[in-house]
Amino acid sequence: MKRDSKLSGILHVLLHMAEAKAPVTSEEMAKAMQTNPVVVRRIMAGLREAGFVRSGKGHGGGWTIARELSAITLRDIYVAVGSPELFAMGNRTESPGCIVEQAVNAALDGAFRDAETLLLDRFAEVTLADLSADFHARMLASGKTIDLGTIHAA
Amino acid sequence: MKRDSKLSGILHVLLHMAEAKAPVTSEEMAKAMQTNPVVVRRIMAGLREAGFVRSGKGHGGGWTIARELSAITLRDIYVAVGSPELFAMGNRTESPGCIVEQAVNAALDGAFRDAETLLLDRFAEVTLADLSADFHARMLASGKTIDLGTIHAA
DNA sequence: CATCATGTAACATATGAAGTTACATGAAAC
DNA sequence: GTTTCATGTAACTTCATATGTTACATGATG
Repeated sequence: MKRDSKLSGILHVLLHMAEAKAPVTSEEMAKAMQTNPVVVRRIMAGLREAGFVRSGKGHGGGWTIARELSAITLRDIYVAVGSPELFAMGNRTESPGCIVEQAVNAALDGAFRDAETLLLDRFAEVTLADLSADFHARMLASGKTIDLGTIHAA
Repeated sequence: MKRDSKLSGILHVLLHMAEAKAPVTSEEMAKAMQTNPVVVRRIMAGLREAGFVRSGKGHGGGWTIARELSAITLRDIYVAVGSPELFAMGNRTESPGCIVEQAVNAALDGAFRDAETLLLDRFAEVTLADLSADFHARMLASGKTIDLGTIHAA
């Protein structure tokens, strides 16, 4: 299965936006993430609807973060991008007539449900401000500075 | 992403094998699971190598379980089928040069690692005997009996 | 009103799980 | 011993879907 990287990608972009003073365009973000502007807009659309970012058209347009970083958790973002499937495995048949398969599904479902709860709880504990702080700590430790345009230069 | 159903499928088949007195052929299993005999053999191969099942060729051949059901955990089976990827999401880039992305990956990786541990621990707690007992309880509750050939009749 | 940027539909590509075909190997029945 | 049945496995096809791309409409700024 191909793994979904929406969450990873959008977090990356959001932290870069947090560093920027001015709005960041889809094109700049796309270059940074080595992907396509449309892909960026597609992912950002969910965040805009949820009110976490704003977009502006025309000259000087682009994307800006609409809330305090400390008021946005990873879980918020996960939900805003559509709560994508977390697990790569599932039941062969969701509503099996076979009683054997029902027993199998029940056992697996229980474990996966608990894991999902754990994961979402963990996501809820981490804010963008936390990630930003971690990033700044890493930057200090490495002695490097960062800039969207240069670090991701094409 | 298409979800992997090897684990679910193989558990189903194993429990049916546990009910059968004689060896079960790949073809019978495939019919029961509405799939192809080769797919079944492919999955079972891992279990055979791990020593959980035996296969026999020719007349009267087929598959049998080689151990006590209580000595086989879901985790054993998960590992035997190749420890398939558990999660449907991953990092956009595994070894990013960008420090921002490193911070993002670190946060996500931590959560996913914990969820994986939880999941595998849960798998390790459940044996095939447990699943079989659950199945028998369900069968009693429903008043139905079960038979590989009839319940899954083509 | 020319330019820039988003919004979005429609289509293309790539990846990987699952399904299929084909044939070799080996065991049991006769 | 040869026919039949079943596994073993490589090679190929199909299918789902995440991601990438093209094309064009909409609206804002200078």
